[in-house]
Amino acid sequence: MASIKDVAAAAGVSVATVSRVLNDHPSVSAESRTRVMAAVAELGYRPNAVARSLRTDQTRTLGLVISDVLNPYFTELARSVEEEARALGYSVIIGNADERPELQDHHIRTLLDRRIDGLLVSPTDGGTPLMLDAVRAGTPMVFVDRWIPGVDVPVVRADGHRAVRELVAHLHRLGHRRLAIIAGPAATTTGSERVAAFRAALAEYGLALPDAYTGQGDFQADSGRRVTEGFLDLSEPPEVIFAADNLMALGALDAIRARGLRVPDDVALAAFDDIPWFVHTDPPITAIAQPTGALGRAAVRALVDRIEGRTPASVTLPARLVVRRSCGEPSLPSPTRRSEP
Amino acid sequence: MASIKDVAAAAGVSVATVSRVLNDHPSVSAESRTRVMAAVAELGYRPNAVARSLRTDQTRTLGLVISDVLNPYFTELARSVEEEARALGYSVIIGNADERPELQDHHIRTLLDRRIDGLLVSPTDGGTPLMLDAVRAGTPMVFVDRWIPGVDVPVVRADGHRAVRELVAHLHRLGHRRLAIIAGPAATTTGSERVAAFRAALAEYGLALPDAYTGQGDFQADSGRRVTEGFLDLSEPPEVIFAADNLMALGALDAIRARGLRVPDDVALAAFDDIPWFVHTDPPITAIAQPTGALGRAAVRALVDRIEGRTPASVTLPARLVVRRSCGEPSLPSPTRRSEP
DNA sequence: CACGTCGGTGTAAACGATTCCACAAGGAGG
DNA sequence: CCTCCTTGTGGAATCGTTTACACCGACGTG
Repeated sequence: MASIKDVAAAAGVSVATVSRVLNDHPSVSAESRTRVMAAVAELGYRPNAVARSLRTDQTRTLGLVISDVLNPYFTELARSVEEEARALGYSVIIGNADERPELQDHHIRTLLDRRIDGLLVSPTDGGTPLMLDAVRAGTPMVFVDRWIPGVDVPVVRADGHRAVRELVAHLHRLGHRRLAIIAGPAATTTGSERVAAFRAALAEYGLALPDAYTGQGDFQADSGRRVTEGFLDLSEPPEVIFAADNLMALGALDAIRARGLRVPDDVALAAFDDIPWFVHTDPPITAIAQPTGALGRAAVRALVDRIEGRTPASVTLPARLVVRRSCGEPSLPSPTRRSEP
Repeated sequence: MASIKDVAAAAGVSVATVSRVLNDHPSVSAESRTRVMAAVAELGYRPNAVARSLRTDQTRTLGLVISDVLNPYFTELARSVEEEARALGYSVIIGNADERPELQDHHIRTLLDRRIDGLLVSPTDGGTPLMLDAVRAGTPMVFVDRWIPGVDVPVVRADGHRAVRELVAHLHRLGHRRLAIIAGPAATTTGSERVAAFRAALAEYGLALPDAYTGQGDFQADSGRRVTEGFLDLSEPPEVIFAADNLMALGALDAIRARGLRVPDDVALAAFDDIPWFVHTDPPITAIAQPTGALGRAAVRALVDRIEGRTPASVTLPARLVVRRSCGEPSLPSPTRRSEP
């Protein structure tokens, strides 16, 4: 593969001049510039990013460590992250942690070894020593979706409190009183926050959230299935099951279907995270939608700010309720309530 | 960040010795080894992969350029690719082409600039000059899922012929005679092959595939919607719509639903690519399932073979039919036909 | 006419690793 | 006792860039 030396030789100039042309440095004559460009084109020369990174100490690459690529929410997040990064002249390397802290560490380690310029993380757990070390060492980092309390890193996330309250109002209006939740891992903020928001909203209606109605899931479909089976085995099963993410909702749907029960007639179902498929499930599923694209873009901008020396602030965007038929009411054109006719 | 020099100084040895310890070269005394290890631990030293790559001319990184990350099929493929690569000691950088040739080129270019060791591509089109150049220049490459005829690169893919024949048999048995297909872009092999297989299977039953019943899609949901509307506007609309991928099936479902028609009573629907959500759509969708995980793993093995000097062969794995309710028959325990009672 | 100034250029030193080569010390064998 | 290996080690070159520094001619100005 042709190197800068070959180009210099072909153009009859020094490597310094070639480099200057390539980085369009002002002081280089039009004459040299055209000669170099011609040589570049002729040799099909492309600068070696590895060598450049070594010299400049920057890779123009961002690392993104997410909890689960198979989760459509994270896929969409990854996509918007890549788009915004590309617009800003950065590449993105994605690491899939699969909700396993040791895999998350593996990716953080290799990303750090590659000297990525900054790291976007949606932590799987409460923060491994490795991650904490990276923060302490000054690696530009931004948390997205989930975060770790007490760690001084900007967070870009959606706030579901309001939407959860609307959801509970919607459910209450439909006459549901026994509401259960399939929670995410307590070690993740999204895991615990969603339960807290749900519990708080229930309290406003004088409803309790008994232990029997809070199942422990892990954001994967299987756990949704398992927890739902537990709920259905109860002597007094819940009227509504709220899954804290879309995959657990899928599992819940599986379990409900396997018992020959119907949604929403026998059990109502709602989910956190909205995805295109929820329109087409039987029945369409009421969900809380996060502004995923905006989240990804904001996270990248915050990280790039940090990398380029500015000091980004945390960003919180509101999630919103999307009412469909899985809780009992016929779908409305918008989640806004209309006055009774 | 600590470099090998710092470690050498701390351990009181030369950088050469440190390097030897790190790459566990045989001739280094136990004494030096322990001293170096201690220094490494104390400084929290991690080798700079950029510098190492520059020197050794290998990055232990694979590039994966896929057509659309939001397509669950490719997401799953990407996941299995990363897993197998990791097992073999490689990292993966994913580029999302979004079915756009220029974006595909962008990713190939940056991947090449980074001097990745090999490239896994699912080409969006018939092959841009850039990609062809890369092949000619000897970049280790393997095509996965889609490929480019006439280019000498190993291909890892699924063969759907048999499954498509089974699908047509299934449809014929249910009494359907007017079958339509939403094709993928003709420039992609999967786009044209699936139509060809469908047409051939129809011919076996003495059925034709008129032009009006072959709609041109682009593997994205919107095109499925558009083509389906066209089909439904026909004076004699098809009884079955077969979508060449899962996203177009989603679009088709949208369009059918928007007209107030029901599946399978008014129109039957089938799709290429099976995904977890197809179990839960209304109705569950009959699909042709690819061995996605096996495909990803085989592709990585082929590419690594090529990188490490061996000469891999192409791999073709069979796809299989998964019968559900979207074509009219109640779901069977298995796609195997049982003899009439 | 001498003297800065300035645009354009080349030489060479980094960046952080790997690895070839030389060399010293010590033991084996003549 | 001298030579020859073997083992462990360090010096230095190298990978492909960027960039500080020096230099050189031309030009405008006093």
